[in-house]
Amino acid sequence: MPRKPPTDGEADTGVSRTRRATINDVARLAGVSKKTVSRVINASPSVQQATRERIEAVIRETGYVPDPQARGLAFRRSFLIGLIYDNPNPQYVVNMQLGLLDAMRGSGFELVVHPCDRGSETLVEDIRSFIERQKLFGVVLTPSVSEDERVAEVMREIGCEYIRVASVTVDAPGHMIETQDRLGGLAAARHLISLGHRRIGFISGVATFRSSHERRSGLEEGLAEGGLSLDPALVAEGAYTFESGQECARRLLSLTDRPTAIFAGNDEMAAGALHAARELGLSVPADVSIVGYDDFQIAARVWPPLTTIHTPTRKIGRMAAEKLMGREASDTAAEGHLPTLVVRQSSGPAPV
Amino acid sequence: MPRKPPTDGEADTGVSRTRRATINDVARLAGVSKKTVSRVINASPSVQQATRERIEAVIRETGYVPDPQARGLAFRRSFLIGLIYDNPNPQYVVNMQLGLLDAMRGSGFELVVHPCDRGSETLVEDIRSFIERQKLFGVVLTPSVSEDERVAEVMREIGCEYIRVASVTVDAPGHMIETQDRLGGLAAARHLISLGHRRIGFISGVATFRSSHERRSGLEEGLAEGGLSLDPALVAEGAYTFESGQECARRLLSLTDRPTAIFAGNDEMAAGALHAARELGLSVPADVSIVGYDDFQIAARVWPPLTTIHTPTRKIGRMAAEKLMGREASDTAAEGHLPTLVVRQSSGPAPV
DNA sequence: CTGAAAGCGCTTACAG
DNA sequence: CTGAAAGCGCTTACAG
Repeated sequence: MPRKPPTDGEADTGVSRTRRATINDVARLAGVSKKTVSRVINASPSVQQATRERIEAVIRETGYVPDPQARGLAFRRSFLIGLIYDNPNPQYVVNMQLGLLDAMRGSGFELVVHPCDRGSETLVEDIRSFIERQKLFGVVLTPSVSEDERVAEVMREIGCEYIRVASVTVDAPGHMIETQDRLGGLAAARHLISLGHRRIGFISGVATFRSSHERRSGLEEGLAEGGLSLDPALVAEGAYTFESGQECARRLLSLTDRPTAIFAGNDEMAAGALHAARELGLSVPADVSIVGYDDFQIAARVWPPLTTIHTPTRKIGRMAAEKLMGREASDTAAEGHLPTLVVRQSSGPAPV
Repeated sequence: MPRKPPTDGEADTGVSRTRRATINDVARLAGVSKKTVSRVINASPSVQQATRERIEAVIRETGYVPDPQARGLAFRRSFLIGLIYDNPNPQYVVNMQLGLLDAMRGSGFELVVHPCDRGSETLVEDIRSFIERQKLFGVVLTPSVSEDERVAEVMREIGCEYIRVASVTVDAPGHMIETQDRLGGLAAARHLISLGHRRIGFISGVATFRSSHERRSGLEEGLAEGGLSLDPALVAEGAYTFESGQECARRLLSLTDRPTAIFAGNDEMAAGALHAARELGLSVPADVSIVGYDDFQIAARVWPPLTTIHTPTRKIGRMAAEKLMGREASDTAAEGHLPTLVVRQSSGPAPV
């Protein structure tokens, strides 16, 4: 096969363009052993400045990129980062992926996605074999699977790096990104109280998601600040789905002494509550205010647009990946990843 | 280090549980060369039945799983499948991923996600280097990047398997899954015509997405069937976003002789149209019918719930992965992946 | 600071 | 039908 002519900007290094340069090519061209090239690749300090520069020049000329597969085989560890999740919300998943990829760009790591079913009996073994087989560099776990202690235990056992994204502290700081959902619930409560609401209902998420309890406890904290407490009669157990939100709201809004405001555990349920209010001939926010949680796209698409709690999922993903790769997260100390209130049109003054 | 006792169901094979069995262990225990074990792994026909069974038994006992990294290095090809996409809709992305993973489960392949920007000047080179570096087994391309001929050319050049998901034929059958969006547009048109509509407006998607044209041409075909044609005055150029749908609908619905029905190129724009109708004091579907496309979750969340065209994205993903892995797609011949009409409450009889 | 040897866990190419 | 040798492209462990 005839060798292709070298392309612009690439010197003819004796390495044809159809075959990618290897560490051997670089070593030969730089007049060093491949071990020394390896040292440069791995940023070892013990390489003479002049040697390093010569090697780096050859790397540039040849367009050499180390083969992650070969490197991984020798390292006994791949350059893959896994995202293990069970949250079914597409917006959450995609935002998380985008955040992880933001941080991974140019790092040489790739993202492998691994949805799982927390209810599966083989969950823990499935995850273990996935990680061992691929020798993942590390994984990011998101709620609710991030809250499973057995899974975390497996990570430690097989020595896989991991970051758990969760609403509260469930692990050492080095293994955690906390979303502090309690603060979101608190903000929702304060908002509604400031609008004069005193009968505030709550639609919870799935009990197996820690966020569900945190959002509620934030609400309770806010109510307490206002001298109120959460009336058990105004609490409905939802499941983070549209349908469950609709059913729960239907029940709450049919009460003789119905709430003037409802805080739903997420936007999906809040959207369901909007439909329930409409069915019952109630106007939002004139008759009842509704507040969601997440600030996913749906929040601004429904009518009226939802007042909700914004969670910066993409940023959280970025922080998680940075932490996993050993870079100090750009704003670990800052609070840029905490939930914040977004006021739209589904909340208003309590009816008099 | 003391060897762990063998676990239930695992014979003591001389391979400790902390170290995973390798091809050498299997070869030794089965009393054959590792080449023969390799033949069994790769389903080579030239292995004696008895030998094969002996090796398979050892594989079972040891829980041996070939190391994809080592296999990949020797094969000069990884066991990773890439999803390359630029469609920003989270629901599309996640459904596609789920479909691909459905087909990949148990296959030993893993899914690497790679969003890209079609507007980037380095798009083609970015994709090329991503694939070459990781030596991807194959990739699935979705609209609109799937419609880029330069990208497909790179796949052929570097010998990477690929499947293009697109609304029309843009490649050889072996490299395509066609979604036939024209049929969806046709179904929307027939539906509206059957309801008595004669002034039907259209909000197009982004011109760089082929689907945008196909959906329109389906609409036109349907109108022609009914002896109608698409009035240029009733066509607005949208961008597949909620905001663009809102703006376009605002304009169309403000016309003196406004349409009695609008077919929007996707659900996001249809949702925007719903908001525009509300702003103008028009009731849907009494004053104007609105039909979307995609049948993503948002379609059932807005009010009124959208009549739309359902696209089985997850199934399409499954078919794409099956085709990529060389399994004949379970229902290539069938039409289970084609768009279908879903009637909800945003469409009704034309006003008299 | 640098290198020759051995090895990571597989497969290819060649024999027999 | 089966195997010994060489190799995929890197790194580790050991020397010097």
